[in-house]
Amino acid sequence: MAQLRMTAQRRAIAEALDSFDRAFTAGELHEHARRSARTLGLATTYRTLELLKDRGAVRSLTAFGEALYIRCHPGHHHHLVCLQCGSVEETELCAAPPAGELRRRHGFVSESHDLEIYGTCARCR
Amino acid sequence: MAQLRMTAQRRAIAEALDSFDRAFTAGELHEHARRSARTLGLATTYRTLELLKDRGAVRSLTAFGEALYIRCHPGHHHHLVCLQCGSVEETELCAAPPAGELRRRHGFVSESHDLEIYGTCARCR
DNA sequence: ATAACTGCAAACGGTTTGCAAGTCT
DNA sequence: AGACTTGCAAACCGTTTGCAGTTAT
Repeated sequence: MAQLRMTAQRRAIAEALDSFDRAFTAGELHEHARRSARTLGLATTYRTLELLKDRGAVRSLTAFGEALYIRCHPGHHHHLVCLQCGSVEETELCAAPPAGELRRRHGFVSESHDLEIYGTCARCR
Repeated sequence: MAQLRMTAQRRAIAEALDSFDRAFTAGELHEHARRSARTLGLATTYRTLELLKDRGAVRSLTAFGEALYIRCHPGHHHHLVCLQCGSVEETELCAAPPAGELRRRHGFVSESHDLEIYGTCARCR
């Protein structure tokens, strides 16, 4: 795997990342990061998001038209996406059907799963 | 809601739909349906898929690059997607975190959720 | 020194749309 | 007759890529 380097652009993106407490698009991240790196290109933003995804620092939701990105902490977790304000919360609650049950009932060996829960967050209620 | 009409194109698409036992792209469906409706346009295929989605006859997976469509039966269910052969099976097994637990722990009121399970189907093992 | 990174602009590819012609009811 | 549908081609738009120049190590 290639050796990664720290650059002004990546610093700016990492910084911008922290300023979001909700899901964001690549464009929004780009615009925000540009405040500290004026010449930052959109392509670089996409390339960096890809790296962050590989590292598990970010996850993407593709259920809507444009891809939404979410800052992630390590470990298995799912997301509570507020349909009012777009905020995203992580939850360790996970109740995907147990592997044994899937195999018994369907002969299916599960490797991974995606669960996103949509609704209204505490603040918006 | 508009009054729908039965046309040769829609018949062809409905027919093609039945020939898939796996997830398919709009292009694949189009190509297949064209066997009985030679002049069928890709745009019409997309427009019809949209209708089918509204009716719950089809669901779409956007987790991969191109959208994949799945023939669906009514009622709440989730999908077992085989990563080897692309086949999709429905399962009524659903163990999303109970609404009460989500509200207690996160103050979150859930409206809906998406769960897709990826792995290997019985036939591919 | 040199492999990694960047910006730019063009290319890409799936999906959507406008419109004039055709078709179900 | 009149609303609904269709095919075509162009437009769309988010994302990716090629490349020549720049920068971190």
